[in-house]
Amino acid sequence: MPALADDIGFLLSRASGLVVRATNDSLAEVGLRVRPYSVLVLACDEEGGISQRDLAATLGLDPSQVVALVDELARRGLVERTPSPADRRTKLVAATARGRELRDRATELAGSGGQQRLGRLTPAEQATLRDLLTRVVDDPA
Amino acid sequence: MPALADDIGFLLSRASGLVVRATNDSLAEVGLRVRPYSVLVLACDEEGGISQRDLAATLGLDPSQVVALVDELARRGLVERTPSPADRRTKLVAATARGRELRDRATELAGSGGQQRLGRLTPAEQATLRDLLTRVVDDPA
DNA sequence: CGCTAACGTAGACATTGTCAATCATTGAGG
DNA sequence: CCTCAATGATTGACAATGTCTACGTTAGCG
Repeated sequence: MPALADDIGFLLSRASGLVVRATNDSLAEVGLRVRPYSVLVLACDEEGGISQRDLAATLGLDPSQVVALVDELARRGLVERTPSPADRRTKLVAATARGRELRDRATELAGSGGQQRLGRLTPAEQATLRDLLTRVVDDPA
Repeated sequence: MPALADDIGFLLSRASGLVVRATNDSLAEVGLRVRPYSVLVLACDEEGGISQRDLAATLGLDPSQVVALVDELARRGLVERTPSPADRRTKLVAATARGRELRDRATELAGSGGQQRLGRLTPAEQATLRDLLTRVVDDPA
């Protein structure tokens, strides 16, 4: 009979919870949580902006969740919604200058927060973990 | 600038979400979700029953969350709450015969559900992942 | 005995997960 | 051209989860 403490699903859930909590605590300084922070990062990375549909797909969220996240970031002036020139249904979410500034600071904070737990692993081990998780997450393609 | 897709915290969160969802789907057949299933497993594993405090600590939950989980499992006759003989504040949660039966079936289902994603890794890789996650999760001790 | 701490519980509240329904727009086929 | 099915964004509803505060009961200690 398998012990719960050896179940990879359980361990994933626990580890995720711990790291996310620590990261949320670190990000509190800039008034962000992991979720909105992730949206901001993606909005920064795509020069012309990223569609909400792509945001949802990348983050594994329901499109309806993205609406509120972008609303809040837009309200704070960190991102802007602009209609796509190619498809008027699509709205491109792009970071503002203020958004990019905050992202830099937030990325530092998030990094140190995450390392509170992940720092127990050597860089090589972290690389291994990253590779394994990437394969678990990647599209069935 | 680190890409979100390479952030271990993000990958953990995504992987956890995917595996938990798949497991929930598998467990639906027996009317359980991951959370109550975990409580049931722990109640089965400890012969004399496990205190709600220990349940909370092991699962990383707030004690107040455990109350509702145990309430529901007890309502379905899968576990029983008995006052600890040693400490009348403590209530020991133990699985009933029906609870143990269901646990066996549920463990099969949960296992196959989790492997939908984790099956992409070889058994050796899964062992590596388990070890790494265990170290991330373990007490600071 | 009198205090402080621990356990379980209740309640409040924000965040997250999941769905169904709607509106505007697009792209494809007749 | 003109339907029409499909797509992107949005809303609303509701369950599940995370987080905190407060309270009653009981232990353990000085």
